[in-house]
Amino acid sequence: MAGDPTLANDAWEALLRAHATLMKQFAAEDIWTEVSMREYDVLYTLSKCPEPIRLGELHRQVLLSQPALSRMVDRLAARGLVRRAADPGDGRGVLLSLTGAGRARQREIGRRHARSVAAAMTRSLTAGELAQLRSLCEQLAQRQPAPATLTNREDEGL
Amino acid sequence: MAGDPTLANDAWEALLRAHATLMKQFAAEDIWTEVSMREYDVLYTLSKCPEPIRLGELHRQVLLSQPALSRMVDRLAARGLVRRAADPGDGRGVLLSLTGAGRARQREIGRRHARSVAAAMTRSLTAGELAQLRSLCEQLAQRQPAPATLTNREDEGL
DNA sequence: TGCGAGTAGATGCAAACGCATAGACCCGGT
DNA sequence: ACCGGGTCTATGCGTTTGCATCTACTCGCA
Repeated sequence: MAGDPTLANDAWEALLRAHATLMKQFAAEDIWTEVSMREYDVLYTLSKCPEPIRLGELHRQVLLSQPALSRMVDRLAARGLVRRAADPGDGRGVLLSLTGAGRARQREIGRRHARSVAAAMTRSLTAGELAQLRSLCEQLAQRQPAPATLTNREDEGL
Repeated sequence: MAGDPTLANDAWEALLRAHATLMKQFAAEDIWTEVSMREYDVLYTLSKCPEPIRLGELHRQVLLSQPALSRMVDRLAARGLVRRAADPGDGRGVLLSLTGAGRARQREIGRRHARSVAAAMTRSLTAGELAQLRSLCEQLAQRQPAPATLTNREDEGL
């Protein structure tokens, strides 16, 4: 194993640069007037959930602090795009889902955004390379330790 | 060409997820007490420049709005980590570089951060896969259109 | 030389963020 | 039934962000 640390760092840096470059490009599209990119991220994540999910679960999938996410959901709910419901099984929890309007918005924006994404990705990579990239990124994301909570610390010997 | 749009979007989503997952993991390291991750991004970018660069140039490499970057540089300069100098060739421009303290800080943090990065990357990918990932991401970042200014719009037929 | 269009960076201001922490609720042991 | 520790979401507060705009400077051309 071991592996070359420099190679690992170069690979991460390349991923970071690719991410930044494409994000800037997508941000420049004029489709973010009603819903910001970060808000779309939330709507998109919710759109892929067959059933309502907890705020904490959403938090695990979105790069935002828990309080920031909580307030963003507030705003989205106030705008009628997201529905908050009490979790019947857990009084602390909140179950989130898209409203009809939210789903419609997500689809509308997603359709246009997907075009830009496809254009940018296929501009530089072949189908085979895209499949490779997808596979590598999936491995990278999946084979990571679950974020440490206070209960599963025992895994680390605490 | 054409290519499968779904594949392209899946690849982008996988990259996005890998980015978010690893960013969260790195953010959890307790090395960001003096310099935030975003600030480190700026210090790191400057550290790779053999000579001072313009704010605008820095802006092209960092995922931040120009005003936000301008103010962040303010703060870093106030803390003695970055040096701002007038561009002798262009009265509007500002030339940025790391101070000795800035370079030292960057190296110190970078050394520790690089360990986490290497650990996370080699945990899920082999050396060959890392090289592939790096190559694919480099292609992705490099083969993108330069951001449209008001002068090179002619390229698009305007 | 002087003028108008264009570019680089800074600033006013409201919105959004992260950190720390509070409040509500769950759960196991007594 | 209660209590203590843990978990989930919300809120207070200072900081940072983005958008719009402003100022200062450059450049090409009359």
